[in-house]
Amino acid sequence: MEIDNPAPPIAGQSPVTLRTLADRLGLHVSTVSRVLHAPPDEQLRAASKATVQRIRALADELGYRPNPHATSLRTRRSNLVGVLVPRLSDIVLATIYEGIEESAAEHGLSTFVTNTRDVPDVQRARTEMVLDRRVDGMIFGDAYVDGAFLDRVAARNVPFVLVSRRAGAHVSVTCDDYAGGRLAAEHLLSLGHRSVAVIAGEPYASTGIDRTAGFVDTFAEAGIEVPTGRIRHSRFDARGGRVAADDLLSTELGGDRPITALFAVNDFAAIGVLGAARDRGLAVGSDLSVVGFNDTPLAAELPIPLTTVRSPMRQMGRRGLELLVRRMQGEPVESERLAPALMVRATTGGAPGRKPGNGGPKAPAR
Amino acid sequence: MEIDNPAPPIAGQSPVTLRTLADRLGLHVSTVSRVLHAPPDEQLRAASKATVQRIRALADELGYRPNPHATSLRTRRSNLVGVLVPRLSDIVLATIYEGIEESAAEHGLSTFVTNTRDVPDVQRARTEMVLDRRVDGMIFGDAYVDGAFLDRVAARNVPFVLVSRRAGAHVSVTCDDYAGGRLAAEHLLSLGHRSVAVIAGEPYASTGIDRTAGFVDTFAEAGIEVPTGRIRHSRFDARGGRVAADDLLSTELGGDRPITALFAVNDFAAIGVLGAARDRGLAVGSDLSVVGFNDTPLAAELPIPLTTVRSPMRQMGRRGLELLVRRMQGEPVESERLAPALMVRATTGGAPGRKPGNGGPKAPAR
DNA sequence: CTGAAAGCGCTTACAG
DNA sequence: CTGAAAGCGCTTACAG
Repeated sequence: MEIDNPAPPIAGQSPVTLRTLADRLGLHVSTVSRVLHAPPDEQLRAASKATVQRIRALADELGYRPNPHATSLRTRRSNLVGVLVPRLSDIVLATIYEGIEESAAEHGLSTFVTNTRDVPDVQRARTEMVLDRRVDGMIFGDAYVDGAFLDRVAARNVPFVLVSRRAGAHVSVTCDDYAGGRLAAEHLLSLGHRSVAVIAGEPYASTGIDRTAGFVDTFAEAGIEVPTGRIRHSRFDARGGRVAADDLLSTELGGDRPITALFAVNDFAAIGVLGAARDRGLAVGSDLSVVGFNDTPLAAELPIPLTTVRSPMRQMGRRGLELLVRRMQGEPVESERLAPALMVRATTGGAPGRKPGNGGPKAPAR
Repeated sequence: MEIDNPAPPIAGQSPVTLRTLADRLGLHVSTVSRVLHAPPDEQLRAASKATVQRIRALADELGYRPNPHATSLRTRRSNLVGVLVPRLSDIVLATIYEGIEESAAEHGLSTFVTNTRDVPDVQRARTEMVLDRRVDGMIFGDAYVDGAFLDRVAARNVPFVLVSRRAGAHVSVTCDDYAGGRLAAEHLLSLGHRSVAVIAGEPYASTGIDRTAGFVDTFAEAGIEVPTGRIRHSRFDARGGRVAADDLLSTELGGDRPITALFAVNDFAAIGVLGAARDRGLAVGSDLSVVGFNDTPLAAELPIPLTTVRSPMRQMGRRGLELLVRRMQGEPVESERLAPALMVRATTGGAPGRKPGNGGPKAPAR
């Protein structure tokens, strides 16, 4: 069904150029360009009122759209921003990117995004690809906390900012992850939990590192040490959470006091924890409390709604783009940390008594 | 920490042009262009062996990278593909896009993607934006089944293909959603379910329409009619699924036989169903069976692993891009439907006896 | 085997 | 108020 369609042509892809307009109007292309290019208030300086009107009328009629390649070539600005994320299929990054895109559209910028899967070689290759496209700036959502690679990017004078994860002294917009970890800890402490563990995410991501640190420090201030063996790295997805939780919940047979609460630095990992708990016959919210992070839309809709720390994902993206724009204009900008918020739901409850876990040897009171 | 860094400059963003190379080598830019542009096997025709070597050596040394804006302007090809999706924060679309991107990279194409939220005005505006960028082709993941808007795009001679959803006679790569609906129905029939309902997704999306049709037709063939009142449209997320399930599970108080199984055309909607079931004290897998669609990674990791119909999301994206490439080369291409697969897990079980549902009036045997 | 020319579509001082 | 020129960086027939 190739269509013969009387609808008005939607503009774009048209062969109408400045030359087309100029010729039809008996003007020079430079005049047309000046008029079409000037902001509305300056158009009077660009040409006579009558000329301006004629030009604009014809441009509208023919659906003139400037060729961005020609403009970019000439002006050396592409109005393009390149965005790197570990994976768009992670809803956290996808939501951050939606914020970036929204804000970019408001600034007349186009974005393009690419997945690096947190693989350094891919990060390098995609950065090259993005730079080859002559973007005006970049946003990295996949920073390794050491920042070595980003140091090299900075050396090339490409303006960029980080979102979601911080690294070295590079400008970043993150959630205040440390504060978020504290919120989770304070909540569990207030419920009487003393024997807890952390599913900490990937070791190279500041998100997991800072959330874990805030959590552990808060317990330490309450006089409770979270043993190293109870902090497990993991992938940032449900399977990663389940694997880590299986691990933590079975090694506790070794004699420690049983774990009564688990903090997962990511909602999806927390969902994996829920599965591991169920497999062991632990009732979530009573036998075992679980706290996640991010408050993804799923959290509130789970059969047992998930207690979690909300991070302003979309806002992080919006703000990251805004800082980038300021940076591209040469302004100095500083890193920002957006406030998290605790969302108490059904996966957390009072710490159970000191009964030992599911059939293991009795844990000695410490 | 602005870095003074002895690392070798990563290529890109460099001011090195063909002219730079030509001047340093005492050659004409056209010679340099020819050599750098020709495929390796044809370079002998482009210049002498020695010249070729000198050019390539210097290009490598200086990190020459062609300016894509100049190339696009001159060749009228941008090597850019524009992709429209409802929302990247839907893991289904994000995964399809990952497939598109992967395949595009293999074809030397860059993609850029934008969210339209299934809002027609936004679809139009974003299409314009993408076309203004002079893409060589487009992929739509947000088609309305009627295809009216796409007819107008087709009239402009932009090569495009659809993924995920079909529309009109436009070329698309979809899951065989009708077959997928049949798989879900056959599974439930084999378990003895006779009183079922469907959470059908948005009315404009072929995915939900076809999955529902396959399901309903299969029940009809078994002599069982699924009443219209038991087919509910919904958003494609957990909240949408919960709302629709709440609705279905409470109206059944009206006197019908109680629903023993629910088919949600999307895993996230199915998760919402799980929540609604729990709220009513229904045991999923015994009191109520639930089947989802897509087999997103979360499905297998849920506390009660979800029975669902797997759709080849990434593959759909890859294949969509491949068809687009063929289309851009002027080859005729046909729509494709990729095979779904049933994944039986724990949310489905034998139909319970004819006891009435949670406290409602007894349902008359039909 | 290599060079010279033309031109893709735009913008931007500079003249007048 | 408008025009003419130059040039952004590339590619592609065409000559020789």
